[in-house]
Amino acid sequence: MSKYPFNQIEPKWQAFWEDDKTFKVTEDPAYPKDRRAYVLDMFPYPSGAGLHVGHPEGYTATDIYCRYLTMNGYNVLHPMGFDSFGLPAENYAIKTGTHPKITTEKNINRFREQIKSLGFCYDWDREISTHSKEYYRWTQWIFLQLYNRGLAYEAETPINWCPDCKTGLANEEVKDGRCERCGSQVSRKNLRQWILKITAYADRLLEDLEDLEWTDAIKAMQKNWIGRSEGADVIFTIENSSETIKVYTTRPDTLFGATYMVLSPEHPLVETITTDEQRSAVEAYVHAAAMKSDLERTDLAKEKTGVFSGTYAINPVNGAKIPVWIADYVLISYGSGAIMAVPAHDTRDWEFAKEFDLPIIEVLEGGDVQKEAFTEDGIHVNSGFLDGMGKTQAIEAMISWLEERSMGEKTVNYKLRDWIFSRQRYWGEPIPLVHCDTCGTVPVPEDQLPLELPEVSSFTPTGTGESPLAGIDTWVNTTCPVCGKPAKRETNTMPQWAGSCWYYLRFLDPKNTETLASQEAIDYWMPVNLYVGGAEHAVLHLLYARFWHKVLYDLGVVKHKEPFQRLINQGMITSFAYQRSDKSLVPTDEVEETGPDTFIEKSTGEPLERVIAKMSKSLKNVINPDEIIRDFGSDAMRLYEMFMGPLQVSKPWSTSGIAGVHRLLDRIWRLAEQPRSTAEAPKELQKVLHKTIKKVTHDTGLLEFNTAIAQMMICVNEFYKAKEIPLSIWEPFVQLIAPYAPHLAEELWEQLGHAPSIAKSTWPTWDESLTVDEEITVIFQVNGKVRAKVSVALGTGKEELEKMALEHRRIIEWTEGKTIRRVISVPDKLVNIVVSG
RNA sequence: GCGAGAGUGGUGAAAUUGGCAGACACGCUAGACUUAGGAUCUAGUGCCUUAUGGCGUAAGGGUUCAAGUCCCUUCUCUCGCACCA
Repeated sequence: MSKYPFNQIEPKWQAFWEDDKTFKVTEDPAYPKDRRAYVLDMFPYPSGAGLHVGHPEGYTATDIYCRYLTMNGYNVLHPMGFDSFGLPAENYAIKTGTHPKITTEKNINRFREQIKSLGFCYDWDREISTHSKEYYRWTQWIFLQLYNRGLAYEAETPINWCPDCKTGLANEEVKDGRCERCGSQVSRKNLRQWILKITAYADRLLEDLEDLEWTDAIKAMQKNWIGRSEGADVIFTIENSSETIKVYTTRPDTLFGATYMVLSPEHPLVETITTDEQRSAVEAYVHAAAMKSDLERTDLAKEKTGVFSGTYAINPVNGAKIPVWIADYVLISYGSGAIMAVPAHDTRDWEFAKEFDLPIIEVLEGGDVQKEAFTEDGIHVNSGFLDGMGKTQAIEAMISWLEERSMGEKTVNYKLRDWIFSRQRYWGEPIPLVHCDTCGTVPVPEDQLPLELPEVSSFTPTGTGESPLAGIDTWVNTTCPVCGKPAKRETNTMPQWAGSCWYYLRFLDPKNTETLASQEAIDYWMPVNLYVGGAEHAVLHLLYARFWHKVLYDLGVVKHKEPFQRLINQGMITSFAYQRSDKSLVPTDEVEETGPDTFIEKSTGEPLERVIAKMSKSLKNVINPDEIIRDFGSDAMRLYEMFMGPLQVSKPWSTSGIAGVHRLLDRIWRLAEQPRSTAEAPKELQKVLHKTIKKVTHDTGLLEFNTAIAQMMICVNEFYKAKEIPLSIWEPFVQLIAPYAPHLAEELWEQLGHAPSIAKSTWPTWDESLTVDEEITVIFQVNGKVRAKVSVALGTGKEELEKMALEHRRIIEWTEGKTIRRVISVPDKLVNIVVSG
């Protein structure tokens, strides 16, 4: 057993920090703006499963960074809270009859305890939970501001419906046609909805990404999700009708090649323009399309289907008569739900034209349009006034031509849809609106907020599209705040994303009863300097929160356009799994290691390959942080998660790896048992210390914790070679490890006779002259191959090095009888001699 | 299909501006020591080779005195989007 008594040290210092309120932070005006830092973790949903090894990864990273900043003289805001409304607690309530508030608060207590057991420097006085009424009062208040600005509207619209969760979902919550949460196939259902007009902010959400310090990957995901495209609306007239069809196209230059049109089956004109001969076929097709789920519609992507409406439209540019088809490859939700089809230059239209034998007319040269669609740039042909032009020029020319004749105009379209904001469930913020027969929809007056979630006897969703709240007559029936007549409350609740849209603001001033956060607190801390969390929120939470923030900006509540200046996504912690030759996976407890990196399945003896997989219950490869902390201590846990590799990449957990960092802590502990002298330290020890201070300072600032830890290991290895470590070396070293292994560092700091806390001590500085070696190794190469290594004084001149190389015995051997063509001499690095013959 | 990222020992990984590939750690091997522990300490450990030496950063090509790093082609994997006109 190791000597290092982490199980005594760690609880001791956690209790100290708690009683001492060591990490309480205030808006101290003595710190100038550039000495304040707001470092935020994505707060967790307090699930029944407790903390996962993935949570401490990001939390440890920010904790180290915050402690480092504090020691460097920053005032650091580092809060933690809980995203505590949501479906899992409610589903559990349905199963067991336990109120979600009870299970949620129990889970929060467990989470808080687990988080505290890792020794993080959160200011717990600022803890918030989104389900508390003091918090959701302001979530509701923000909703009312959105409503008052016309950014929340009610509509009867087909939405994504999850039959298992019995609620509507936002587009962002649907993955591959399935519910992101439970995996059930999502169907479409017509429901009365509250919708937020996020599309009104599409351009700003796109433009303001520019100045953010986020990874290009996340920016790209948001850009793709917003999906801005420039093109033109074109108006087509219909033969023998006064109706017109408006289409959106990004390629107005190909208008001469439009040989047919397509309406989405849901398009309002379908009924009007269908001819009597085609009516039964069209109705059957429209009905069949409505029956298909989104998944089926996309799954059948290879086979294009459609039906002719019987009607013809007139191509505005050349008067050509072209058939109008109905097909479900055109989506009602994008553009105008109708397209002009240019099979020669669009892959989808080409496939459809081949399927139904429609004409393909080439209007850009460069491909063979009978064989496949040509979608690249080329010279226009068969295109009247566009002939001879390239794509860009032709697009402009066509738009002008259309605009002059009022047949179309330049337009911008987005893939982003408005945000379906209501959920037909219980455990969420009630939407603070009242429906009055006389006054219509009326907001609950702000001074009556929070509109509290009532007690219910059954949490079971009705499944009819009404929330369980609809069944509570005493709550639903109210009076209209305007006219005082009987009225009914809105019974939908808000989605889980609502609470997390603005929690970073509440942390600034969590107890304020007058406003969501005081102006002073907002001005003191905002924006968030560093935000760390999982990449799974790349579009959902991060897009929604940015949207709300911009609304608050327009209201004058915040003064920065963006909430999160810098964003880092930590990589996932994966686990090893074992794979049979047929690629099926074997649970870890049925695997035996028979040699280095060779594994067999116990029951069959079949050889297995070790692969990397997500942790999952079924593979029995889930790591429980509580057990790791029990066996190795939280300092070891923190250190290991940071030592595994770069923060941003995903990496597999290996329990033997944690033994390595535990050994480091044990070695440090044993060094501490040495007597400490005040004698001047030998030069070699000074040098290793100063190199370590430099490297750890640099790497910690860049969140490159793995290499900082490696340097501390090198330093400890050097310490073991020395007879003794004088105080002047030991003390700064203890400070260097403080952000990484805070419990051990506090204990050692106390041993050194200092009053706690080391977290408030000043970060050590290094002497640059002690970080460079006077003697360095220079390599001599012949034709780029290393042939000799010599030790020379730092800064030895180019010519001198060259001379040394040419006179070196080994170099002479390699160059003898050959012609020296060239000599490259780089001081402090190398000499390369190029020879031939 | 489109977009983004990645591919380095048995394993996790290092490698400012192109300049000794594999730091540090796990694992393994040998030795020492012992309070037989989840010890500890020391040394070794990319591959081939008897040393000299040769080969090595997914594959192939290029630029360069010099390439893990820059350029081109290809392959594989991960993530995101996916009939968005």
